[in-house]
Formats: sequence, C-alpha cells, structure tokens
Amino acid sequence: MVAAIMPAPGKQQLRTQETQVRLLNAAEEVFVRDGYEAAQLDEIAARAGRSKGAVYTHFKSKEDLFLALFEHRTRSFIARLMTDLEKCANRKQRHEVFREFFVGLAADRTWPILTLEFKLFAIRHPESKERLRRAFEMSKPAYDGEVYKQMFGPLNEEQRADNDLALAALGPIVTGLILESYFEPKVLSENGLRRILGRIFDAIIPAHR
Amino acid sequence: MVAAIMPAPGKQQLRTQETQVRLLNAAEEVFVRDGYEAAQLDEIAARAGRSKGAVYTHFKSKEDLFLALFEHRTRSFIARLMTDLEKCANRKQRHEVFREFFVGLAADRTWPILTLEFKLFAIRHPESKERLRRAFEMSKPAYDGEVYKQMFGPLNEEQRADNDLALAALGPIVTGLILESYFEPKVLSENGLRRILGRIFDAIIPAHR
Amino acid sequence: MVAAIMPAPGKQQLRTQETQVRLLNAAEEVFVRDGYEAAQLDEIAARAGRSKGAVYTHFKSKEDLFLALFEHRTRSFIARLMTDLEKCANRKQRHEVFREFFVGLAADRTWPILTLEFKLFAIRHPESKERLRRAFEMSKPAYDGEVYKQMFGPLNEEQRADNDLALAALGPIVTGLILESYFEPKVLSENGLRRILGRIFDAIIPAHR
Amino acid sequence: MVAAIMPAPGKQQLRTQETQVRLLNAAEEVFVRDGYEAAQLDEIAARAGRSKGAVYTHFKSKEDLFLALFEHRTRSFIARLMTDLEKCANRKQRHEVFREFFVGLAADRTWPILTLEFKLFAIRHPESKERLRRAFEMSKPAYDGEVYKQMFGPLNEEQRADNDLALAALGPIVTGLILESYFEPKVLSENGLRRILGRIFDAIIPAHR
DNA sequence: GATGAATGAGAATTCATTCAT
DNA sequence: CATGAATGAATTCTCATTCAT
Repeated sequence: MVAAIMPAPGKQQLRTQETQVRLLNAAEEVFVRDGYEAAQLDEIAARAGRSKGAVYTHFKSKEDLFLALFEHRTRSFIARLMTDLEKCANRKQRHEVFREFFVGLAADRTWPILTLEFKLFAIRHPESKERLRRAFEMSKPAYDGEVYKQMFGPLNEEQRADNDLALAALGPIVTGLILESYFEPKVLSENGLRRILGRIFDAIIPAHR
Repeated sequence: MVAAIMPAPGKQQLRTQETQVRLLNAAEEVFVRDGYEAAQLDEIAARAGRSKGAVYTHFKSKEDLFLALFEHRTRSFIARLMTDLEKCANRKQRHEVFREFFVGLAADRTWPILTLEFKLFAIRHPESKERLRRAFEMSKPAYDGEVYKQMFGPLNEEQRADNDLALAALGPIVTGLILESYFEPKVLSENGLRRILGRIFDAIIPAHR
Repeated sequence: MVAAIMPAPGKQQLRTQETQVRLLNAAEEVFVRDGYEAAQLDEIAARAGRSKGAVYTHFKSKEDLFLALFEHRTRSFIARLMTDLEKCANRKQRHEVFREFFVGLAADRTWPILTLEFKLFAIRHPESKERLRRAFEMSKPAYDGEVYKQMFGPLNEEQRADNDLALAALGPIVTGLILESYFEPKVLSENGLRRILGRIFDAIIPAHR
Repeated sequence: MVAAIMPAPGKQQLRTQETQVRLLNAAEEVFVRDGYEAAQLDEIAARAGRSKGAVYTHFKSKEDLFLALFEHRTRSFIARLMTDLEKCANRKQRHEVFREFFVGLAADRTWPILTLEFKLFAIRHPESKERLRRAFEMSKPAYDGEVYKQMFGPLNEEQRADNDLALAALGPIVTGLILESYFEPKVLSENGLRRILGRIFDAIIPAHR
C-alpha cells in the first residue's frame, strides 16, 4: 500500500531494500540463536553479506535493529493470522483455524524464541519503555474489535475477562514449551508438543458454543 | 546429622561458608535480573560484600558460578517438593499438594526465571554439555521411582507416556507465564496466573482416580 | 616494481599501512625493552599513537603481534645480509663482508634481543609450534643453496657439518655477548665486544682458502 | 661453618630449613622453565609441597625469592669451581680443569638459563640496582686475587685486559649456545655444543705458557 | 611457621559505535 | 549507500600480596 503512492523504486532503492531485508533475516537468525546480548553485529552483517557499517546505515543501534526486527516480524505474524481468520466462513471454522494456528506454532522455534528474547529485553531495559510499548501494542490488534467478536461471540464481563486471560496465556505457553522441546527433544518431541498444546488450548479456550 | 560427626567449624570455615552463600545469593539476584550474559561478576561480588577476586576463590569462572547456582537451587527445589510430598498420607493428598506446589510457583519469579536462563544457556553453550546434563538430571529424580508410583498409581504404557509428557510441560508452562506476567502484570496478574495454572494443571494431569 | 602494477594506494590504505608500521616499531621497542611477558599492549598502542583496539584490528593477539614482528624483522635481516653478499665480487670479499656483518651486530642490541625473546618464547610456548617453526625457517635460507657454496666453496661432509655447526653458533654467541655488554657495559664495551666477536669468528669460521 | 657455632637445630628449625630448600629448588625449576615474569608463586609453592603463604614466610616477595635463588646458586657455582681448581697441582692442570668446567656447562641448562633470566631481570629492573649489584659481585671473586694469578700467571696490562674480556665472555657464550641447543637440538646437539665451546675456549683463553 | 581466603590492581581481549573515504 | 579502520569503554580473569587463624 505504501508502494502504491510511491514512484517505482530505482536500482539504488532496490539495493537499499534488499540490504534491509538481508540484515533483518540475518539478525533474526543470530538473535534467535545467540540471544540479544551475545549476538554480534559483526556476524549479522557478515551473514547478510554486508559490512558492519551497513548496519548503521539502516539502524541506529543494535537495540534499534532488534526492535525493528521484532516489529517487522510481529506485523507479519499478525497479518498471517488475520489473513487465515478472514478466510473463514463461520465461527466454528474460525475457532478451528485459530486452534490450528496456535498448535502449529510448534513447528518453528524462530517466532516464539524471538518473542521470548523480546520480552526478556523489555523487562531488562525499562529505559526503552516507550518504543517497547508501541512494539507490543502492535501484537494485540488481532484480539480487539471485530475479529474478536466474530471469533468468540458476545461475552459477558466475566467471560470476557476469562477469555482475555486465556488468550494472553497462549503465546507464553508455546514459548515455554518450544524452549523445553528444544532443550530436551527426546522428552518433548514436536509431536508431543502439538498434543499437549492442543489439550491446553481446548482446556482454556471455550469451544464454539 | 552431618554436623554431628564433624568438628565444630572454625571461624575460617564459617567465613568461607558465609562467603559462598552470599555469593550464590547475589549471583541469583543478578543473573535473574540481568540474564547470564549481561550479569556482571563485579556487581555480584559487590552485592555479596566481597571483592571480584573472591568469586574466583570459590568458582572457576562466571559459567561455573552460574551452573553451581543452578545446581544448588535445583537441589533445594527438589528437596522442598519431596518434603512436601512425603508428609502426605494418601494419593489424593499428594495430588492436592502437588497441584498447590505447581500453582504456587506463581508467587516468585526467581526459580522459573533461573530455570529459563539455564535452559537458554544450555541451548547456546553446547560445549558444556556434560555438566549441563548432570545439572539437569538433578532436577528429575522426583519423577522417578516410588514417589511417582505413589502419586499416580499404576499406569499402563500409554498413560505413563501421557503423564510424563504432561509433567515435562508443567515447568516450562509456569516459566512462560511467569515471564509474561512480569512483562504485562496488568493483563496477567498473580491471581490470573494462579487461576490459569490451575486450569491447565487439571487439564493435563489426571485427577486422583 | 610492485608499486608499478598496483593502483596508487588510497588514503585509507596509506593510513592502514602506516598504522601497521607504527605498531610494529612500537612493539619492537617495547618487546625488546620489557620482554614478551612484561610488555603491555597498552603501551605499544600508545607509542604507536593508536588505541589499544587498533592493535586488534591488525593482529589477532599479543602473541600474533609478537610473531608477526619477528617474521617481519627476520625478513629484513636476511634481506640485508643477502644484499650485502650479492654485491661481492669474490669469495674473499664475501668472507670479509660476512665477518663484518657478524661483528657489526654488536652495534645494536635490538635484533639480537628480539631473537633472544623469540627463542625463549618458542621454548616456553610449544603450543605455537607450527608458526614458530615457519618463522624460524625464514631465518635460514641465507645458509642454503648458491650463496652458501659461493661463500665457503666445496666442502666435504665433515667440513660441511663443522661449518654448519659454527654458523648455527654465530647468532647465539652475539646474543649472549650483547646481553652481557648491556648488563655490564664497563666490562664488555662495544669495542671489546667487537674484538671478541672477531676473534671467535676467525676461530670457528674457516678463512678463505 | 655457620652450623658449628650454632646450637643443634631443633625440629622446628629443621622444618624451616627444609622448607627453604624445597622452595628454592621448586623456584629454580619454575623460573628456569617459565621465566621470571611467567613464573607463578602458586606453582612454586605447590611443587615445594607448601602453600603460597609459606613463600612469604621465607621471602619478602617474588623478586626476593628470585634474587635469593640466584645468590644461592651463584655461591654454589663459585664454590664448585673453586673447589675444583684448588685440587689442582699446577697451572697446566688448572687450565685443563677450568676448560673442562666451562665445556661441561653444556650438560645442564639450569644454571645458564637462570643466569640469563637474572641478567634480563637486572637490565629490566634498574630499581633493584643495589641488590643486583651485590648478587653480581658474588659471581666474580673467582677471577680475583690468588686464584687468578695461579691460573694465568703474571700478565702485563694488555694481556690482563684481554684475558678479562675473554673471561667475561665465556659465561654469556655458554648461555647463548645452551639456549640455542635447547631451541634447535638437532642443529646444536649437546656434543656439537661441547665441540664448539672447546674451540672457542681455546681461541680466546691463552693456553698455559 | 604454615595456611588459604580475600584483596585489588592490572592485563588482554571484545565489540558496539563512529567516521573518513 | 557501503566499507572497515579505529576507538575506548567495559568485562572477565589473573596473580602477587596480605592477614586472620
């Protein structure tokens, strides 16, 4: 949409854009693998096929890169979820799709671990509060407004509170379990993970009534 | 009982012991607050009222201190759980106590976050595999042998597998949720946390039959 | 000649090169004055008019800087000797020049002490064997091949062995005596040093036949 | 002789003395192997079967231990040489014994390397001048007075200067060559070392006239 | 005299960040 | 826009030295 009102990008701009994308992808790999603190800009740049300096052309600092990455991925994540939900014809289907979306998070640790790193960062860097808050707001819209109503129907106050609590718990539960499955794959295989996630989902998210 | 066969500790030994305890306590505070990477030995020493060098009298390195801390706390954790369970008269009580123990983890983020840091460390430092494995083994005995049988009664193979899966999931779930409640206390209050933990426990751990 | 086929070096490259040279010169001063262990990168950097970090841009470690310095100086040393020898018209002149080269080492302690430090380092850091060996090989070519024959003429096996022994002894003898003359300049003045070096040379290196 | 005027040492004193000896022996090993700077009091103490603290009961500092060691070994060295020389019946024999003593230094690197370390230390620690001077004086008496005359006979001024020069050179030459033979044993074997030392001795020390 | 816990002044090294080219 | 040399603050770890026991 932004592109629509802009002139076709020149070669320079394409390169710039490509660099951004490469840097973000490389950053994701490295931040997820090593954690925010241990991640080195050097390596991120190298993986992106760029030099350290290029990072600073595009991002103000390590922190900026990290937060930009999180914002970017959050946008995609939400967009994906919304797209999936919008395709649904009725509440039952939406419930089904949402459940599968949740259980399906077991398949790739990238997003959950990135989220984990982000929250640890947020807790430990209260200085950056403002931007963190904004980044975080971004991850919520799915639960507000129309979509919400369409998924859960009309709820009284208590039901609504319960539901919100459960929704807030879903992400963190995946994150905790993904980490565990990565730590002890034998005990918590991807399949086991899916099974337990399903059970939990069914226990805390009220089925389509 | 150990003390009975040992000579009264001299002043030297008392001081040594006190230093150890102080260092471990300080380390816990700092590692939990800042994470392994960002934690500074400097501050740990200062909080313990000792000099940087003293840390190295007692621990080989930052990593050694971290792992020693985890081992120490794991021992206490398991011991506490076992003690609680041993006081129980029957299976029903044991189930009750275990449930409360689990839900009660919501009260203090120290242990869950320490566990989280440990697992992140383990995943990211495969070099230390051997010691990590041993540290981790330490956290399991509660689920083996007598106690296990006394808690869950005789189980067929499938039930046993299911149960083990659920048990393995409990800790990570608390960790994920504690982190979230710390990150967004308004959405996930301690009380909300307890409620949702209870619901999850009941959903995945078979009730007393 | 090399310059002829290379593009004129940019300012960047010039500065880089200058930094290298400055660092090596500073390193030489400090390593020779203080010895490998006591030498501080801090001071080397300061003397070179650069920051500590700059050392690490050019060298992997203190050890790397030290060995690079030795390699560099060895190359110069050998090149100087070879140049001197190549100018000679006949064996007698070569013998003369070689003798003067040897005796002339008395004039500056830098090279002999650097050699001394290198050998002490080599003996005490067997881990670095491979690089040490290579560095050392570099100091030998003068004694092989053409030049050798041109200097000493045809030798039978025993003569050759004797000659090699004597050649191997020359350097260490200078080193030992330079150190002594530095330690006790009154007893072993530069002049005395030259005199005794001459006598030793004449005793162990067969004169022009 | 000192013992003669002292009461028989009590057990305490014996232990004290043993500790001293053990510490000096351990110090010698470690200083020779690692050099002054890299030598660790910890290891010296451990090798002596004592604790770090014990070193400080007997010596004021690392430097003190090092210098005490050098003084001690110098005394022994001189004593050994003097004893050997005193047994001789005539000048020719003395010359012979002295030559063998010199050449025989090839057999053990301990003393030459200790001397080397001492001289490097002296050059690099001019603060300790006074004590260093005294330690060094200790190593000269053999060349003064009676023994000297008995060895070399009456010399005119020039001969005397020449002789002193040569004598001053002997030690440093051994040191340089020992180090080399340790660095490159294949090129400079112990035997080669002896041969070359012999040649040099004969070239610079006037034969018995 | 001997011990070893504790100190604390460094040392090497790392790495985010800057900036001239 | 991209590079990478240079910076320098920060951090872990070392080790001679002290001192209460």
